[in-house]
Amino acid sequence: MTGIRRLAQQLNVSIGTVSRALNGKPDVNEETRRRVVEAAAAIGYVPNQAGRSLRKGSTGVVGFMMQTGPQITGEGDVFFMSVFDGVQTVFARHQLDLVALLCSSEEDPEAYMQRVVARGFADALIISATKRVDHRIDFISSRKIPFIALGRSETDAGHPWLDLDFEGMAEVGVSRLIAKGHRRIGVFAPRDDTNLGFVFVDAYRKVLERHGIGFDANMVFRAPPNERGGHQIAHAIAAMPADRRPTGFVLTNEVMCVGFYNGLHEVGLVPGKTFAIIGRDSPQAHYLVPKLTCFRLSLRDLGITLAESLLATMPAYAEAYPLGVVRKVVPLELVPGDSDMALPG
Amino acid sequence: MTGIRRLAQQLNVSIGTVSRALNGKPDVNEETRRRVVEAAAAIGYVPNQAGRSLRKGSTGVVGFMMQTGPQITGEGDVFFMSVFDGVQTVFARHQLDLVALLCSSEEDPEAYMQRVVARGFADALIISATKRVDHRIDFISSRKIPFIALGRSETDAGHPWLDLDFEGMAEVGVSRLIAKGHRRIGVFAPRDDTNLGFVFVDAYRKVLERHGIGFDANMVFRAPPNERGGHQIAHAIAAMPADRRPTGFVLTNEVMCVGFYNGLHEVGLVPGKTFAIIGRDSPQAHYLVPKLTCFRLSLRDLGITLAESLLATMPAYAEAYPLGVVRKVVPLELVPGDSDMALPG
DNA sequence: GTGCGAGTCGTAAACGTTTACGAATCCCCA
DNA sequence: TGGGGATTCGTAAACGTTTACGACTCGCAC
Repeated sequence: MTGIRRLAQQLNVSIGTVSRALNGKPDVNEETRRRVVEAAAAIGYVPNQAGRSLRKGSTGVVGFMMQTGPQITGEGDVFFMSVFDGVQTVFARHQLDLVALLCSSEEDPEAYMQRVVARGFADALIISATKRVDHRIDFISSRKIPFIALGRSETDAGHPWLDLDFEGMAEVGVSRLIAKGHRRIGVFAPRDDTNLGFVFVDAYRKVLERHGIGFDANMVFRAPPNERGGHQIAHAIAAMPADRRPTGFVLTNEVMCVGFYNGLHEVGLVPGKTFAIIGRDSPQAHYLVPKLTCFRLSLRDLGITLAESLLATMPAYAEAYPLGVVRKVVPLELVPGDSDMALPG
Repeated sequence: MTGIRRLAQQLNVSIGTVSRALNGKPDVNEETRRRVVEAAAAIGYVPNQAGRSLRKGSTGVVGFMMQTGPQITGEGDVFFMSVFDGVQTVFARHQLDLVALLCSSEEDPEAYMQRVVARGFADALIISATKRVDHRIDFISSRKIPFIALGRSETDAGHPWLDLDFEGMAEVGVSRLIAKGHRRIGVFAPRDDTNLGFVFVDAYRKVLERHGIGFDANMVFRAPPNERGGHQIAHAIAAMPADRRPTGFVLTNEVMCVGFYNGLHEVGLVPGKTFAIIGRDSPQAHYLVPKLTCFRLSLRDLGITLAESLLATMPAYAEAYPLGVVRKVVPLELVPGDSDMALPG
């Protein structure tokens, strides 16, 4: 005997009434509803997802697409976990569930996405780690399934996205170092084709030009966006002649500064003394000495905004979130520390 | 016009034939199958998941349950991502999909699991971060849904589990330090009720006793299992009188040693010189100086074993994986580095 | 007494797929 | 020629739910 049918029989009502009672439909007696809800809780009945979503044509789940594999994302688990948490507090209000869709490193991300949407696995998607040109965006928007990207891309389907304010970080960070007397200012950028590197380096270049400082490609250091990358760069810098090294750095990655600090220590260069460093806040960076001057944002709030912006594009929820198509950068706050000393002289 | 019906009409065959062709059933003409497969690819038809799983009673997805939230897991994203990757290479052979089920920090994990299984969201589950007594295990095994735990628990439902060989790490690590002349050997353990702390500390105690060294509760350092925790412990140790400090440490967490190294440096104590340290291998720990003597295992292989052990308990796949109920620890290999010097004298 | 609206509930169709069953065709051999 | 097996395919039921529709009761006003 199937779930809802058993419950109905036990209560001597029809399955229609049970369904209506459980789904909060208006045309059911409050006393009946109470009995149904109690009985359902008693036997632990929960509507079968397959039956429900077959009938309704929607699944009640939103997928967050991620790549798995040994390569490091650059944003630690803390990043995603905190964002997830924010997303879920919004979704919980609407009985939506968030699941992470894990695309294995052996599968093509686009093919994977194709499977996911064609199958009707999720009602909407969140994609991250956007590439500079990202075919996933073309595909997903051609399929008319609601989605939002965490990270800009040059592939523009008029779709909603959210991104960190890399321009702002370049603007504030570089200006600050310039004001403190620095002229050779280095930045870190990922070597791969994720979009953020381009955005940030572009903004960096503009700020320099505005201050009449020429752009020098040697001041852009490329390495994998993880702690090891920061460590590598430290050693690369140590290998440069001292008078051609940058005197200050701005980096936007959460964990690279940890490796950078470590690497510098190894070669006898000292953060906040030999070099000024402005980085990104993170739990790992918290205990660095000297205290890192860093950009901070609430990841949970980011998740909340992400969720609300996504709901705004889903017909069933749009009226509750009249935000239109959200495409915006979220600002970060500069938290002064002791790592960005002024240049003596 | 529905998916399969449209395809059938277009090809002038029945929907039954289409379904059989796509599912590799034997009773369909090879020529017909070819036509169907081609046409399906052409219009991008993929069977609707809801319809399919309603009929079949299974979903083809396996859920990996995780908690989200700002708290750090102790195992970085690299840990999970690599394990996922291993799991998926096995699942791919059977058209199974892995998704991460994200239990928000605001929801009770047991209630969440209840929802997931009652809804029929996944065919099987992988649970991690097992508590010493874990009600999820009682519940899930009462529901007869296949699952495996990554991490032992005292809650024993005769269920399959996989765990790291904490006894082995205690045995090998502590013996090694003793052989190198150390007598006051410290270990790190999480403060919370995850199971691994108990297992490891128990084994640690036994090894000491076997070598005639008394157990001293002050040698067990408790802190959150993340980098900050390692950092905290470094400062706690600096605050101890030098002659009562441990002279060597064994720690099983992937990232705590990074914070530990950093913290020690801050207070002028030097890893591999003042203290012998044996830790866990991880990308973050790779560039530590002096090179960390550490326990290593292949996370991808761990994922593969995890997946195969789970399949062994699923009726539909059991015959291909005749492993029985897998309950075992996976060994780690000790990779000598320069951080575990012998005690002079 | 009749009619009407509000409140409550049962009936049955529909969602898209898989699969048991049986029918049709063809080939081969007695 | 007829029968039987193999091959291929169509038909229709089933999976568990939601919801449009209509039926019924009750109270009240006319």
